[in-house]
Amino acid sequence: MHVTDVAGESVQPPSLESTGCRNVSPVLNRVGDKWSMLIVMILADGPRRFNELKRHIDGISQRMLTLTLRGLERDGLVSRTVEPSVPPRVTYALTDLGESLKQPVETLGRWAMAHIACIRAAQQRFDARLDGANEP
Amino acid sequence: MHVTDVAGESVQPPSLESTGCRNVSPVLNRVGDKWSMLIVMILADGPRRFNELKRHIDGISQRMLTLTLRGLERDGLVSRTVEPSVPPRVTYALTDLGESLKQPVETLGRWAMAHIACIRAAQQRFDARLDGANEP
DNA sequence: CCGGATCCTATCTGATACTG
DNA sequence: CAGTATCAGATAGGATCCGG
Repeated sequence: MHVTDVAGESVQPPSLESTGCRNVSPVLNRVGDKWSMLIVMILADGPRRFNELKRHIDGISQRMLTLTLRGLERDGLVSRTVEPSVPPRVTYALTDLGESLKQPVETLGRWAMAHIACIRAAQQRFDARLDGANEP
Repeated sequence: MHVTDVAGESVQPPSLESTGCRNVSPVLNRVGDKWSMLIVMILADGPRRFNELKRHIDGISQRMLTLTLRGLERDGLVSRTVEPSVPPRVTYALTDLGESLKQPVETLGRWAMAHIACIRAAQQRFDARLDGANEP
């Protein structure tokens, strides 16, 4: 994919430090919310319909699924296709941009799953230290 | 670094699909919040003191910096070192676990910076379509 | 310098009910 | 089936004052 931006400025990643941090924030606010990443992960496996997604995520409310999908659509990460039939059939899929996000998301997802145990352990150590301090 | 979990279970990433999604969520809620990832990115460059971080992030309130650092510390991603001097000198650094997060975070960070323009463009197209529909 | 405590607001989320 | 609308509770976030 040939990524140039709208105004014609070349899009070259500067050092992650200094310059970039303020650009990363807004993206994180989308991708980093409660559901977006999960949806991207599921859609990475192929297009899904609304209720397929709902069933697959389990815990998400209809409202939040709609809202999150709208957000992802707005950001150009997900496409929404309506087949004008009865009953209506709406299919969601990753766009090219969304596909390009698969790799980073997978990287983070694998890290998360590989280290979730370490994290929980650290949390328990931390909480135990606090309890010990409060009730000696 | 040799990452095995506490209980001695081997930590092998299952397929990102099915099994993993519910494990990823909690991790995302930490790493995916408004500031954690930014802090990890900065700390990736080396240890920093409290106000160094505050100055570097610019936009974060004292409160949120404290809270976020506590959270990261609780998760075992960041270490907090107090030098008992006057004035006090508190240094934050990535732990080994935190270091292991550097790579995934950088991957996502680079993606974010490389595609921020595409995203903003998509948002404007989306919003424009809505305006056109509401005010013909 | 570091950060705890408090107050107050904006936003997010879920439950529920209703529509094409 | 795939939404929209509305309401109420939870949570995040900022501003400010205070203390070690």
